[in-house]
Amino acid sequence: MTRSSKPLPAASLHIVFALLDGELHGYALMRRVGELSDGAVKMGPGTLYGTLNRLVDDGLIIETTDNATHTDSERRRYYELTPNGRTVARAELARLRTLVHRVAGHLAGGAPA
Amino acid sequence: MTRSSKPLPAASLHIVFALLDGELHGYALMRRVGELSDGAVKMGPGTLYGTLNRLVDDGLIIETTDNATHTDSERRRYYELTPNGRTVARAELARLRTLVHRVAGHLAGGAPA
DNA sequence: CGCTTGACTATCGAGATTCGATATATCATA
DNA sequence: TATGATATATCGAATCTCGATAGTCAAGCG
Repeated sequence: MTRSSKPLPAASLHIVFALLDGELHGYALMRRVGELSDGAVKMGPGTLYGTLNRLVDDGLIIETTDNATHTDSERRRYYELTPNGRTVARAELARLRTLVHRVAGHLAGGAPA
Repeated sequence: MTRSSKPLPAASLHIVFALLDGELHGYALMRRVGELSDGAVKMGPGTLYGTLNRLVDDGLIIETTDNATHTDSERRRYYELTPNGRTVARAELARLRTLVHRVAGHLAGGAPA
């Protein structure tokens, strides 16, 4: 269904953001998501793996079968953004940026005295 | 129960942000939330009124009985942030700001070619 | 007047999303 | 060999969101 053009749910959002840097496997993703928010967001496995599958279904990420880069422990499953996923991630970033700026502006110019 | 210290759900987040400017009634809130995000976020009444009640229960907003300011049509119910609500709103803003900056940084310095 | 339209609050149920607990297996290391 | 970190996965309950629906009130209009 490719999901229309509404804001991504929180977990999806954090995952695509974390993947902007390059491919990662699930467990690393959990850590990264925490890091990106100074520990404010803690994603457990229940949220992670379900969301990961949804993102794959929606065509925003794919599992890389890129066994050249990471030959080591084959337990790991790596994911990376699709071109469309990257586009969506950037759009979401822009949306948040706008929101932050606008709200911050209201804070400043609210009630001068 | 005052809800611990996790990120606010999306709807709550947008509402407290919209209220940083001053009190508003429900219907105006719907419009404002749309404006703050350039129409990217559309909050219908189903989401709005439920969330409003939850925010009141959690002590982040209160209904103003401030009938000095708006004597007109008394159908409207105005809400404003509590001191705690304001604190939470600012904290959430800071959280998003950090996230945006950090992710934007990764975008820039990611893969030069 | 009778009708419609927009402002406004409200609720319900379905669906989507998130959480926490639990399970299982591998590997390092003490 | 026990312990703890790594790693993936699933389940059920709780939470959150959405869209439709409903009702009231006020204003505008033919």
